[in-house]
Amino acid sequence: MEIADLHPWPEDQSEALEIQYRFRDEIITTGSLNGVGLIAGVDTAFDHNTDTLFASVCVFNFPDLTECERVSDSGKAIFPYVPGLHAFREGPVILKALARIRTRPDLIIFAGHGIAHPRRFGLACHLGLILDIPSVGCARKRLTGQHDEIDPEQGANVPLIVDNKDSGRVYRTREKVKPVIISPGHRCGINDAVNVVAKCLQGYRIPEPMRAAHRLANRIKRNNKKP
DNA sequence: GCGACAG
DNA sequence: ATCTTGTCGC
Repeated sequence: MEIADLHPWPEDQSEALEIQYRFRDEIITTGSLNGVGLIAGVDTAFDHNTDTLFASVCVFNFPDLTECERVSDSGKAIFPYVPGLHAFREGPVILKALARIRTRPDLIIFAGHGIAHPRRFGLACHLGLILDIPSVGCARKRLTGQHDEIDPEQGANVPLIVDNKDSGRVYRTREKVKPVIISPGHRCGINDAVNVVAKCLQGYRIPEPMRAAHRLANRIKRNNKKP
């Protein structure tokens, strides 16, 4: 898949912030997800012994959820872990992996946040904008924002408010299991984001494409360890 | 100063 | 994210 260079990747944190402020207004949180036939799940694994990041992409047919392609790539972790600047640590290696897939997905689910972010420009927004592909952020933990308590049953969800704005949903994917946080990345609204994730559930907490990518990334990491 | 803090 | 086995609860 062809990937354009929206901007060079900084090694400096203040430059990273500038980039987020510079592109945040280009995020479109509307769009129709009708006709989505290919969904990619993306996740990474990290080996702190070699300081290496492993990124995996698993492409699934939708809505039947059969896997049709999987790719991975790796790279040294350069940028430090800074909450709110995640795209700058994982973005480069994720794009390397995405460049390897044959077919352009109609939507991508990223392990991280979209607009549920201090500057409304989380990893899902950032990479969705670079790729110009509808994207959704599905995080396992809250980064910012407030929300009410959520009922224990599967499917229960409440709005996540960031700076007085409805920015996503805290969504219970499994009964009595810690909810995930879903927010739009790019070219997608809150309802569509939630609906897509809900339709990708297969009995586990994490939507299938992302779960497959998570397991693949960890497998690649394991296979790359020195005996 | 203190607590919070995606992966 | 990762370090890590068994264990308690559904």
